[in-house]
Amino acid sequence: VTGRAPTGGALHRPRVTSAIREAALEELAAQGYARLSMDAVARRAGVGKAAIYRRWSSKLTLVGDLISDVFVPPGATVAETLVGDLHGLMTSFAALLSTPQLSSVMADLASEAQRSPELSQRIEETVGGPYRSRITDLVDRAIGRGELPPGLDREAALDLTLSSLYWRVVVRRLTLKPGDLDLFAAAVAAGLAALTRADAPT
Amino acid sequence: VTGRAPTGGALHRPRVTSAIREAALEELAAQGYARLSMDAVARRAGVGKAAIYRRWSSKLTLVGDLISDVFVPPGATVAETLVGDLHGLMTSFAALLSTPQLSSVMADLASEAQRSPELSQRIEETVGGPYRSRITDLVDRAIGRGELPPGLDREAALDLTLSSLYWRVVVRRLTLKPGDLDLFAAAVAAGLAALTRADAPT
Amino acid sequence: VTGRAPTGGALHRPRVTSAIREAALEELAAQGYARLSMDAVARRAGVGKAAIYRRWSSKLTLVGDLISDVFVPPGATVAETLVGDLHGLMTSFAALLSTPQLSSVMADLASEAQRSPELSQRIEETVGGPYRSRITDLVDRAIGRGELPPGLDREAALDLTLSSLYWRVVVRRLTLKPGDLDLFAAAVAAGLAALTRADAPT
Amino acid sequence: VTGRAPTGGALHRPRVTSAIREAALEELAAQGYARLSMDAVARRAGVGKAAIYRRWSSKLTLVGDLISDVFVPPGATVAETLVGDLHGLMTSFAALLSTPQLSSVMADLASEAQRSPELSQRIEETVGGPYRSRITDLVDRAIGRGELPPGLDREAALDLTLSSLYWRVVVRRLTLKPGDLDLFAAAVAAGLAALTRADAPT
DNA sequence: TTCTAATCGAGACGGTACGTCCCGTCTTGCC
DNA sequence: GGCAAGACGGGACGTACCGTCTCGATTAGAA
Repeated sequence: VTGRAPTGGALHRPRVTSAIREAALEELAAQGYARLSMDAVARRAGVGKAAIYRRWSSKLTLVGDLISDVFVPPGATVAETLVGDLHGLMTSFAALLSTPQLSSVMADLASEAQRSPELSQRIEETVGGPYRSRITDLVDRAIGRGELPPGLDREAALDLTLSSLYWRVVVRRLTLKPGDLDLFAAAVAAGLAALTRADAPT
Repeated sequence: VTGRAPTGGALHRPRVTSAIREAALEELAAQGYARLSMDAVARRAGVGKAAIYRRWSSKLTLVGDLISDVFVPPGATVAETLVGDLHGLMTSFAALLSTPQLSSVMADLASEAQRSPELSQRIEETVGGPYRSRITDLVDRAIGRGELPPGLDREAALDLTLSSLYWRVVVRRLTLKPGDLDLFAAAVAAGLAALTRADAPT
Repeated sequence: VTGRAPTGGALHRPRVTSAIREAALEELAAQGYARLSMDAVARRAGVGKAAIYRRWSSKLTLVGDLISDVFVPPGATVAETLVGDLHGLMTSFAALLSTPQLSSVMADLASEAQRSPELSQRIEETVGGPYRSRITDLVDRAIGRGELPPGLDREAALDLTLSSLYWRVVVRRLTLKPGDLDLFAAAVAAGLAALTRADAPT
Repeated sequence: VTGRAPTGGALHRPRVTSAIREAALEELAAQGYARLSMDAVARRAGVGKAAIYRRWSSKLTLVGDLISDVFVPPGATVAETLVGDLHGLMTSFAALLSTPQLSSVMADLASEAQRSPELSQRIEETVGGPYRSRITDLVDRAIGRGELPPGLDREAALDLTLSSLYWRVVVRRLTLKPGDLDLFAAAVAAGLAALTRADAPT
């Protein structure tokens, strides 16, 4: 009306945000991605649907955000041996796969990510990237130590390292028992050592 | 009007059944499981929706059935070496992952199977079982030949053998290049050889 | 699938249609147009919302239809005098204004019709037209009998004839008492007789 | 800190009040009552929604207020003849009906007033009352002059006098042409003269 | 001048209704 | 009985307003 300076409006209220996040995580764990309903989240959080859509443009981005929230990136590789580094990284990944809210959702996410570049990129940035760079570090250090051949196929190494754990937990839906990580770490170390293309220079 | 005896009704007409199967596969490949709509399948098949539900109790069981339909079980392991057997089995699995209608649906199925014991069992019977028994065969033969230690952890072997391919294709959504199978077969063979628990008898 | 002849699909089920109509009339009378909610109609009728929208494209067309439904067109003018004809027509209009379900909705409709050509036309066809042609008949017959001057302004006659009743019932929200129709009929007859433009031929 | 008495804060700022009024009138004319959105008014006025609700308790009371604002009450009846007085009053009413911001809102208000005693009373006080007392004056003066019978039904006179104009403009949504007021004034004068109950004393 | 309290713009909030879409079932009339 | 067509009840979707509430940042009137 007058020449008053604009003072800025309201921000999203943190208590509401966290109420939604909490409710969504509970619904997600209970129903899975496909059966998760925004109405149910709103109801459980005691919140209007609009409050959710003001923060996340869709079910997908909401769930995408929950992951970053719960996810703890793997620590740096610091052991003195390849097997030690592998064991550390796999421990971190196994913890991720076993997070109660996430274990039942990993497969849902892999499924949805196929059709949502947005979600796909989100997961890549949050989860995929950090793990990939740890694997690369770990391989480089092992090559430096002479534990792995310099000609190792780095792309294949990315597929070999964590896939057995994923298969056990997500695809076969079994649990990891004590000692399994030792076993897998040893096997992956041996596998990596063999991961050189026949035609590659030694 | 006459005293004619009731003669019983018709059976499901085969042409209708196969029209539905065809249409469903096309929709599945194009839309994925989540976005596949039964109305669309019926429309594409030129069929009433009731005709579908007369044959399958839900979207899930329909799709579950399509897999058995398309799926070709892996042949017996016949090579003279562990690497040879592995290469054969992985070739078969890679073909499965690359079936145009299935590649984009694998993750959807893994996701849905979590919450549907019916679907889960179906996949287990059709896909999981055959592959598992091939892996067991292959390991046994290799142990017999002395290529693998007798104390090898068979459960872990099931996780190690095909998971790298799955990770590459389904999780990372990349393609397999020529030579990759050789690489993975060699690595998995080396990994299997290391798959013995420290406390197990040699 | 085959060359089977198309047999045509399902039609709207009459019981559902009438359940909706009934529920809508009740809601309309209770809440008025603006506060009438499609969800409430569906709930009261024991019907899915889609069943409503399959029949009517909007709240507006639904309500528009209810009017035609309830409305009974005025009978032909058959009395031997102008006052007699007027009394007959006004009786019919008074009955319309007093229909329990409609009395409280007339104003709503006048309001909505302003912004909806569709509804406007609907009301015109169903209600306005019939009344207008009765007024024209009535005026013509009175002119024939010598009760009204030939130069009478027909357009103004349309405004004069029923407006007092509308004003009493809809605008002032009062009721008609016995004898009121006699009074208004006499006054309108006298008014019509005076409805000649100064510059018109006698 | 000190025992100082509270001193009170600011009052509603006049510039804000008038900015809202202006914006609301524009929105009202453009959208009508039903489609008028408080958010839009606030936006157009460059004002927070709270500033509106601090002054008016609802959309309805805001709009009710706008009418008093725009409305100019009819002048006293001063002509020497019934037709002259009628013509004066009808001219004023015709002007009201043709006020650009109001013409399209009259029907909306009649509709809303049904369900809002608050709005109903507001309109009665501002518009209905003044017009009703002018009509009563006018009738009394005409009876005094001998132009109308003393036994005239005053209640019916209120319905007869202005209803034709309302019908033409609001119900039929047509415009008044020059000469129409002369025509209606003459007809209403004749009608009023006939507005005596048969059983009433002369 | 200083204090103080209501007002201000902005917009988030809980809630209700909108009109659309799909699921799995039901209904109709032909074959 | 099976069949094509498609209506059905139910329930979730994402959007638009309502009238209220929350946030700092102005205003002024009273001391």
